[in-house]
Amino acid sequence: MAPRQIDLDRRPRLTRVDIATAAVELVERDGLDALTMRRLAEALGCAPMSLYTHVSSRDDLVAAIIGLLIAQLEVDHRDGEDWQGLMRRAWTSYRDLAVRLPRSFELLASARNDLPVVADHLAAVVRSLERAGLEHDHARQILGITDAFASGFLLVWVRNRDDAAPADEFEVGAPGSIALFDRGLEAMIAGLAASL
Amino acid sequence: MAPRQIDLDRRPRLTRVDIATAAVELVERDGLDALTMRRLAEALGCAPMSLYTHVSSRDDLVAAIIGLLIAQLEVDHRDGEDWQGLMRRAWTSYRDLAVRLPRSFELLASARNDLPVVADHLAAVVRSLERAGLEHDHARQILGITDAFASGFLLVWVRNRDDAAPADEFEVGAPGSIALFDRGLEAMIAGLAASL
DNA sequence: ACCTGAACACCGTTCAAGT
DNA sequence: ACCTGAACACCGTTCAAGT
Repeated sequence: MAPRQIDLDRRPRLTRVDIATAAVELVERDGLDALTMRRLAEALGCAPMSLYTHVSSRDDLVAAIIGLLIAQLEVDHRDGEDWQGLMRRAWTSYRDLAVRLPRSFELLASARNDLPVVADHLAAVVRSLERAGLEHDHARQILGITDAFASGFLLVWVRNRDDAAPADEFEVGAPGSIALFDRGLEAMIAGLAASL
Repeated sequence: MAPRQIDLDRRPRLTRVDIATAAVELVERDGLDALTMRRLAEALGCAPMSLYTHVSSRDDLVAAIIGLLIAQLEVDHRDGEDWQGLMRRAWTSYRDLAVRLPRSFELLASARNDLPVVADHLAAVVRSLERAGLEHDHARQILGITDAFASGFLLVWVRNRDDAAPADEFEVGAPGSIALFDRGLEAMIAGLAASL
């Protein structure tokens, strides 16, 4: 019993997931500029340097956040589903994430593809597309092209959303235009299917 | 003659365009992280605070850079050209800019649409699309959707280009894949034309 | 009008020290 | 193993002062 009690007491006060979760809350409330090691530590009630026990740098903190967001995406293949249906489902979950956590989403949409947590995810999507019947190279190309559209569109959308912008006449990709996402995605899928 | 000589002597040593030009050179050579007021001043051989005579803040410096880049895009309508041809030409010049100045391009592709220099440019493209025969709302939608694809694709490309990345199997949007840009753009245009 | 140095309020991160 | 305070090398920008 004594050892078990000691183990419980020795459980870290902070974990990598706690830190990433608090970081997402901070970003959604105060914006991306507020994501500093010092401010995050203050929100968690610890010293700035305590964070470095669980993340190796600010970039690693961002990687932890991105991991948290990717876990919320829907990219597994369902029996009998074609690649168009899979892409529709995957990018819809991506769009919903952007609407739900717009400010943190910017970190995900602008992450490098060679970040391990991103590379693993992309590899998983390619495997899903292969299960849906695509050849490996086709899967990669279709993922690359639809990803470009989805990330580009949603990046513009989250950056130009609300923010007291004065409803300018030429607000391409402004509030309300999220419906255009679905239209662009369908155009993309139709064009790619035709060229296959 | 005396007044003229005085006028020449009083011409500012630094101009907004000089500063933006030097900033682009600095970014292309040393990367985006190197774009600080202090380092830029050093490159220009002046004191950091001298920059503030010509740009009001670091954000304004970025706006000046974006203006320099936008001036290199080709978006005016030619007689008899349809909107597909205009979009092909406009986004090809955008792609070429990304290839020529990849690190500065990131500033342009991730700029907010309500930045005056960007908003003016988007308005000009909408007018060109109208001259090519599109209704105003169609022009805005088609610009918004193709912009999302082009910016998203090229943003990924410039971020994953060279950089000694270890040629991973799943490098979607990696070096060499710039050709996929043209394919995605054609798919986009075909899909949009069909849905018009 | 244009340029400048010193100073202020921030950063991320290293280091040595504590438990 | 986990947490911490002090310190270092940077930032953008304000201010008062120079020409």
